[in-house]
Amino acid sequence: MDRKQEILEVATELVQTHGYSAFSYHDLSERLGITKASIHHHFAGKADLGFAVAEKCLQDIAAALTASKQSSNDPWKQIEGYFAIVSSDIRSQERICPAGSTQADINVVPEPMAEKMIELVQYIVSWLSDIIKDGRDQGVMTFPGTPREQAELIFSAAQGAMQYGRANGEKRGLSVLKQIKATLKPKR
Amino acid sequence: MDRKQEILEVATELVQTHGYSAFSYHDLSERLGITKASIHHHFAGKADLGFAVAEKCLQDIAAALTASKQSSNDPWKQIEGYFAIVSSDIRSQERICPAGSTQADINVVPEPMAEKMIELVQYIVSWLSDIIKDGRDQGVMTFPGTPREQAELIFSAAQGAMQYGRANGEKRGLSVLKQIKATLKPKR
DNA sequence: GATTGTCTACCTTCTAGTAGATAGACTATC
DNA sequence: GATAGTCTATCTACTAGAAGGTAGACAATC
Repeated sequence: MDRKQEILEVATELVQTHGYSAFSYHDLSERLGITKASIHHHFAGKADLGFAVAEKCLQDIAAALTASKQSSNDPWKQIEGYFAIVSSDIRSQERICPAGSTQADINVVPEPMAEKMIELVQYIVSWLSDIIKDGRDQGVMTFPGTPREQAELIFSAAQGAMQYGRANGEKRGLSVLKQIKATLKPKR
Repeated sequence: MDRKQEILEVATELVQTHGYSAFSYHDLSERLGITKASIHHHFAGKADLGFAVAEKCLQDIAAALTASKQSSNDPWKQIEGYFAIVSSDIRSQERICPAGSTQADINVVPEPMAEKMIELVQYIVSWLSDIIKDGRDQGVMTFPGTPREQAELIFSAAQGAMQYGRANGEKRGLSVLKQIKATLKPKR
C-alpha cells in the first residue's frame, strides 16, 4: 500500500522533470530499487500510472488552494498560496507544473490523463478567477477584462515562468513571477 | 539540397506538435516518403537534426521580427509582428512555439539544441524589451518594473498562451493573447 | 570517375508489457 | 494449534516492437 504511493510520488517527479513520454518503467524501477514487473503489479500500464499521477496532482493542488483561500480574507494573502507553489517549483530548478508538462506534451499523453490535467487547469483558473474578482471588488487589485480572462493570463504566465526559469535560471523565473504580481497591483 | 530543407521543415513541425523526444526518424521517413537511412545521409544523427531545427527557428524568427520592427515607428505595430506569430500558432491548434516545446523538454533535449533555443528565447526577449521601452517612452504603453522584466513576462505569458490554447481551444488561447495586450495599454 | 542521394538489410539498445514462480502474511477450517 | 487455501508483493526471464544508427550496394549527375 505504501509502495503504491511511493511509485506515484517518483512518477510525479519524473513527469515534472522529464515529461510523460520521456520517463520509463525502467527509470522508475531503478529509482525505487524494485523491478519493472513489480510496478506493473501496482499500475497495470503506463497510461494508468499517468492517470493516477494526474489525479493525485489535482487532489493535492485542490487541497492546497482550498486551504489557502480559507486561511484569510485578504485576496493578496489568498493568491499567495498559488504563487508559493509556483515559486517553489521555480526554485527547485528541475520541476515544472505537471499540467504545464502535460500541456506541452498534449499530443503524446494518453487521453484520460490529458483530460484530468485539463480538469486541473480549469480548477486553478476558476480558483484564481474567484480571488481576483474579490480583489478588484475590494479595490486592491486592478486588471482589464473579466476575472476569468485575467485568471487565464496569470495561469499562462505562471506556466511560462516555470519553464522560463528552469531554462534560464531561478532568478529570471522568480522575476517573471514578481512581474505578474506587479501587474495586478493598483495605482500605477 | 531541397530535400534537406524539406526534412528540416517537417522536423520543425514535429518538434512543435510532439516535442523533440516524441518524434522519430521513422515518423519523418513516413511523412517524407523516403527511408530513415536517407535522412541520416542529410543529418548524421537526431541531435544534429535537432540543432538544425533550432538554428532555422532562430533565423526565421529573427528575420520576421527584424522586418516587423523596421516596418513602422509605432511600437504597437512593431510588437504586432510577434503577436501575429503567436496568434497563428494558436490558431493552428497543433503547433506551439518550438522554444516552448524545448523549454518544457529541457532535461531531455541534447545540449547544443537547448543552447540554441535559449539563444532564440533571449533574442525574442531583447526584441520585446526594446519595443516596449520605446512604447513607454512615447507614452503609449504602461507597465511596472524594467522593460526587460516586462518583456520576460510577455514572453512567458505568450508561451503559456500557446500551450493553454492547444489544450483548451483556440478561443481561450487567443483570449489570453488579447489580455496580454490589454495589460500593456495605458490609462486604465 | 567522383559525388550525391537513395535504397535494402541489418545491428543494438531501449521500450512497455507478460508469464510464471516464490516467499510471506493473513484467514478460514479441521 | 496445525493445516490448507488465498492474497500480496515481489522476483527472474522473456517477448515483440520501436528506437537510433550503420554498412554497403546502386544509380544518376556533375
